[in-house]
Amino acid sequence: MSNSTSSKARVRFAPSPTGQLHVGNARTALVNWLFARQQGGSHILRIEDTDLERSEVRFEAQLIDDLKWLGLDWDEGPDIGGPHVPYRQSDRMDLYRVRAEQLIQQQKAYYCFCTVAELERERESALAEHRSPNYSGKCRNLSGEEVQKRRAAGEPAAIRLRIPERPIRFHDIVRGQVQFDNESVSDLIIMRSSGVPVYNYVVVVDDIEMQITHVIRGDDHLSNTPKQVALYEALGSPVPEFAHLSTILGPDRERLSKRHGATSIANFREMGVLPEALVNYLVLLGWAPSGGNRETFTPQELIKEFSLQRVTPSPAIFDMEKLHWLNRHYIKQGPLEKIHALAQPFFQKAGLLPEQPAPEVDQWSAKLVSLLAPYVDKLEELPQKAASIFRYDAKAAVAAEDNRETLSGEKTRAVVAAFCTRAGAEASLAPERFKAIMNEIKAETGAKGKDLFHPVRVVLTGSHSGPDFDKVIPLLEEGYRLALPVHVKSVAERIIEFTAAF
RNA sequence: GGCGCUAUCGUCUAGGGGUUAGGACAUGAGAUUCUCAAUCUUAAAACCCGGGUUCGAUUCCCGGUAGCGCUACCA
Repeated sequence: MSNSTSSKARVRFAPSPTGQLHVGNARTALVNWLFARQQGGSHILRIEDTDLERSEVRFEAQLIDDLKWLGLDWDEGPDIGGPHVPYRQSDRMDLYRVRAEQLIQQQKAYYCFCTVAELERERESALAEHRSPNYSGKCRNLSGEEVQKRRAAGEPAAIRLRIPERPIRFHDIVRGQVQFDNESVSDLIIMRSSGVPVYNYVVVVDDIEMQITHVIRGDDHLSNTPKQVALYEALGSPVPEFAHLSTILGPDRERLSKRHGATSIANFREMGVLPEALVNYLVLLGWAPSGGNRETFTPQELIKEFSLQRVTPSPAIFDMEKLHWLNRHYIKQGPLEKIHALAQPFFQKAGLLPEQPAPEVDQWSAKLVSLLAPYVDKLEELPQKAASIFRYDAKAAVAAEDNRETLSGEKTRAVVAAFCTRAGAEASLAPERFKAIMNEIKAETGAKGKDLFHPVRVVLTGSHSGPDFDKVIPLLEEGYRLALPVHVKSVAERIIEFTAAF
C-alpha cells in the first residue's frame, strides 16, 4: 500500500530467558514469524532479561535452539546482530536511563520517594476499602527544590510516568478497538530506585528504537497496553498496531503450565513430535483458513495463507489428541529417510540399535521404521512397538491374559503343531512359502480366519495382533542374520521356543 | 474488590439477520476374504442465559452468568 521503505513491517519476538520455551510463547513466535515472512518484513529476536534474578544465559541458548528446531528464523537478534544492536536488554541499560532522564526534564515523569513498605500499606488499605489500588500521587507534584534536596541527600527515588487524565484507547488487530479509563491505569514506575528499569518501560523504548510496527504477543499483556500507549505518547512516538493472541489453556480450562504435563518445546522434541506437526497444530489454535475446512499446512503454505485478521480472540484448550493426529500425518507423509533418521535415536537409546550402524543394519532398521511408524503418535513409542521383533518371549506369550482366548481355541493345538513342523523345517521362511503353508493348514485342520491366523501370530510375535505377516516375517529372518545389540530371533528360533513353552 | 478480554458439537474451528449451522480431532458403527491404534465409509454430537431491535436473531445491541487475564520498584 505505502511505497516508503519505512512502512515495511517490523515485528519482534521478545522472550524472557527465565525457563524453557513454552508452547504459548512458541505460538507467539510463530505468528510473528509468519506475519513478517508474509509481509516481506523483518523478524527480530530480542531477549528481555531485565529480571536479573530469574534470567539465565543457558536459557537464552536453549530458546534459540528451540526456535530453530521449529523452523523459525530471524533477521536481527543477539546471535546475529543487526542495525539496532544490542538485542539483549541487559546490554541496553544506558539507553533506558537516558530516556528516563529526558522524560523527567520534560516533566512527563517524576521522582517518587515513596518506599516499598509505604506503597504496600496504601495498596492494602485501598483494597480493604474496595477502591482500586492506584498510586496516591503523593510525589506527583513535589517542588523542584524539594526533589533536588532529597536526591542530594541520597534518598532513594524511583521514576514514575505521569498518566494523562483521559481514557486511553488503542487498536488491536484481533480484538478491535479497546479502551481503558485512566482511573485503572495509575502512574507507573519506569525506573526502580535501584536504577534498573521496569519491563513495561523498556519494552516501549526498545520497540520505538527498533521501529517495531506490529506488536504481536500474548493477551496477558493486554491490560499492560494502556500503560505502554501512554509511554509511546510521552516518548513522542507513534503507537504501533497491536495483536494480542489468546491464552492457551489446559484441559481444566486453566492456563497451560508444567503441571499439565509436557508443555515445553524441548519436551515435544524429546517425545518425537515433528516440528512441522507442532507448528501446524499451534497455528490451528486460534486460526483457520477461510472456509475452515482444511487442517494441514506446510510452513510455506502458512506464509501464504495465514492471516492475522482471522485470528480468533477466544482462548483455546490444548488438545494432545489432535497434535498426535497431525504428528502421525507428518510421520506417514514424511520421506522415509528423514523419519528413519529421526527415529533411530529412540531405538539407540532403548539399546535396540547400535550407535554406529553398518549399512545393512541401516537398511533393515529403515524397513522396521516404515512398518511401525504409521502406528505411533510420537516417535518415542517406536521401541515399545518393536517389542514383538526384539523382545519375543514365548513363555510370557503363553501366559499372557490377552492371548488366553486365542490359545484355548478348539483348533489351536492342531494349527500350532501343523505350523511349527512345516515352518520349522524352513531354513528361512519366505513370505510366499508362508502363504502356502497357511493354505495347507487351512485344508488340513479346517481352521480359517481368526482361528487360523491368531495362533500363528502368537507363535511368531507373541501377540494376536500386529502388522502384516508379509512384512514382519522378512524383518525377523533378516534381523536374525544381523549383528544387533539385541538378538532378533528367527522364525525357527521362535518356533522352538514356543513349542517348549506351549 | 476494580478494570479488561472471551463465549458455535467433549475439543479446535467455519459461517452468518431466514442455512439440512460446515470441516477436523476424539467417540460409536461398518468395510478392508487374520488381527490392528493405520486406511476408507458412516453415525451421533453445538450456537451460555435473559431482555431489546427486527416480519424474523444463534448472528446486531444491552444486561447477566461463567472462564481467563491485569491490578507490583515481576516479565
